[in-house]
Amino acid sequence: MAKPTVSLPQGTRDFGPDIVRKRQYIFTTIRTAFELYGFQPLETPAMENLETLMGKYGEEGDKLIFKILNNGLDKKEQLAREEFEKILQGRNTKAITERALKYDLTIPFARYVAMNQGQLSFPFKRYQIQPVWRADKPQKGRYREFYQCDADVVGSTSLLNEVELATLYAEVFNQLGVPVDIKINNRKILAALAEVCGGPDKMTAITVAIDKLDKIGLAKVEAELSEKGLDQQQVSIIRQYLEITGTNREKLARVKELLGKTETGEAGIRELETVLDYFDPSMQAPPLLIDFTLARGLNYYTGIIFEVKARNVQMGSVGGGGRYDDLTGLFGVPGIPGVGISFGVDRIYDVMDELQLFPADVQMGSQVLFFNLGEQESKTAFTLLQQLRAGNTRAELYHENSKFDKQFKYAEKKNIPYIVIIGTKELAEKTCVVKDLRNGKQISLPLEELLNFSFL
RNA sequence: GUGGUUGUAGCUCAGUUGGUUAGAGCAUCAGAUUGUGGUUCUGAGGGUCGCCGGUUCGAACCCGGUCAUCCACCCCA
Repeated sequence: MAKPTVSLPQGTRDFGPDIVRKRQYIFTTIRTAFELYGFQPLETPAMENLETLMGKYGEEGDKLIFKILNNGLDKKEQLAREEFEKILQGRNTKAITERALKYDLTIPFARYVAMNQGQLSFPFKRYQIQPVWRADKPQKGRYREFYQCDADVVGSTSLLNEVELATLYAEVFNQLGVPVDIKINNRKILAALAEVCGGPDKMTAITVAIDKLDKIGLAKVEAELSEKGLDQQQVSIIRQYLEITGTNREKLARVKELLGKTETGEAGIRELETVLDYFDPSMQAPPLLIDFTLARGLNYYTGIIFEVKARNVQMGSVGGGGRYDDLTGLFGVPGIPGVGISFGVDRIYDVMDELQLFPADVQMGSQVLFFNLGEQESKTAFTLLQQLRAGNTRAELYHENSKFDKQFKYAEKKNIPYIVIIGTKELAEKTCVVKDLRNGKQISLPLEELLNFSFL
């Protein structure tokens, strides 16, 4: 057999039957929860106009957008050569590329809302489960094609939405049995911190630095801040901010002392209090934890922000989201605020696989296999097969009259729990043998009773 | 984008200082076994040693390049 030298683009994967089953289990759990909370489905194209995406994810984000080469460049060779100079200088030009693969689901959703605002009734709650693409260098938990599952509410400033989304996170991870911490913070508190420590223009530098706290430690964070031009007193305030520990209540009390005097700080704290107040404490796991170092990169967030981290496993966040005041403003429709969360299915899969959290029955395809033991025998089996299928039992008939050995092994490999044997003897007696492969027990049944048998 | 790791059968991996015909386990297929699988035994198939080039009488092994992989940084789901 000659070995074909085919391959897959970097960072993309095929999913075989068993993997698809496990992924579908995650998708179904999330989709069901979305529906349960009153969100409506939406799908948008794989590609968007490049200008819809550019500039929305920060400078780094722009570099990670997959751009699509225009068709027909060979017909305008001269123009293409000239315009390509711009690409070499790091600029984009419509003459070379005017479309790109979508980078996340939030911006295309904002584009959709801006285009359809007249038709939508607000608040509009939508969920979206689709792949997105990023030209990142692949590594653990990072792929170039991966699925996001987003739920967003637009057209409402009510904090009840944040509460619902936090609860949605808790519900889904609870159902999947994945141990996580749901971290929560508020961009307003970070803004207040920046106000007190060098002004709003320092906010990005500050958030970038404190975001690294658990990775590089307090000393290096302080060094980085000094380097960015903060004086001793400002660095000291940030140290006090980062050293806040304790329960959510204790943290809020401490941060109130530190930043409660500023208007934005006060508002941010009050919002956090409200959300924590509503969040059902009887839902024990997973907890909603204040994390003042949480910053989140996407620069359109303005209020409460979320991030979900899996416990006991080294993996980036498995979910993230937050409030944005004016996303559609980028598309010429101001005044529509929103808040949303996202689930990273591929990472959730990796975590569940590593911690072996998939239920065993996720793998079950067919429930029953009819053995094929001859022409007359298989005709009888086929009739019964169709009747079982009509009753919603997943069933199949072995494709040819082979030795028992082969038919058994087929069932075993496909993880089919039951087999039905109809041979010459059974045919004559109008019975069949039902065997449970999991425990090796078998019983003989009259044919007509097979339809009432529960193949579980 | 920067740095590192690994690449040998379908899978997991051996392979001596460079030396005849590149091995093992698992998996697959066939037989022992024509109505009872999982255990066991016997046998078989399966390789351009990632790819291209170089050094050498001779390369899986040394060198260069390239591609892919995994990992870290940056950033993120």
